[in-house]
Amino acid sequence: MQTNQASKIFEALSSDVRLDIFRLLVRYAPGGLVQGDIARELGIPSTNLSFHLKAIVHSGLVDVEREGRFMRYKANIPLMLEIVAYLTEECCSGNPEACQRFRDASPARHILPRRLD
Amino acid sequence: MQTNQASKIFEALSSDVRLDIFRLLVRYAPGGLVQGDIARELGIPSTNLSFHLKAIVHSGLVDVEREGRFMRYKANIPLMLEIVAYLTEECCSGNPEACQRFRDASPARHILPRRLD
DNA sequence: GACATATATCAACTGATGTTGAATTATCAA
DNA sequence: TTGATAATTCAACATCAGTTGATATATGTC
Repeated sequence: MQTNQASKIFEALSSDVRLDIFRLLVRYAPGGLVQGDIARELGIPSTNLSFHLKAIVHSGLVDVEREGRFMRYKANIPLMLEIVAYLTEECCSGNPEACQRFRDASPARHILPRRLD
Repeated sequence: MQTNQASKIFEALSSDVRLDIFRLLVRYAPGGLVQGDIARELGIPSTNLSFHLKAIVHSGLVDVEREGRFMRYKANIPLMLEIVAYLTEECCSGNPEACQRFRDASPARHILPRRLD
């Protein structure tokens, strides 16, 4: 992963609308959702939804495919995992005890990386 | 974590410059770095660095404290962990096998969440 | 082919972001 | 208190992002 790709991915997650969309698709992975489902679920007008979906797809975080007259969107889970790894890379370099303490103290403990590194 | 706070955090990571800064500070956690160190390490002019540091601090992802005439910046690792949890929450809801497969297939396997939830 | 539905594109506007150089403030050291 | 260094603020500019309504395209159904 390169800084430039990573920052584009974070940019895709930097609007409320797109973050809601992405998290919805994460929940519905691996099957994905059709655009109309997303619109209904989140109450976003179709014009605006098209705009934001295009942005997320462009970042690579979401994939699309046509399905008749519907467009099906699926979260790119492998890329999501990669970017988590990229962000946490070499955390507390040379001080694994400090790093372990951070994880132990987190309320999200149970879903955190085994190591951050 | 609320969508709005989360999207602001991702916005803080959505520029190359800020992402480089943050990852540098993650590496140097928990001690942090002084602004001049960051400037030297990344080659960013001081005016611009001030601008971006202010933005990251405002997001909560980084903390500052004065240290004589220096400003020391430290990555907020607990918040970083929280946002990773937020992003991956309820991944593949109702299909834990699919989720496990994603993790097993990832080249970043060793640093990924135990479960994505 | 004609119609209905799903989605995309376009134009327009508003407001925010990133960068730079010059000037300013704050702190330490002599 | 003077000078040196660290960091911030300011003004100016260029660029880009988000939203909306109107219009266009694509696909399935009759």
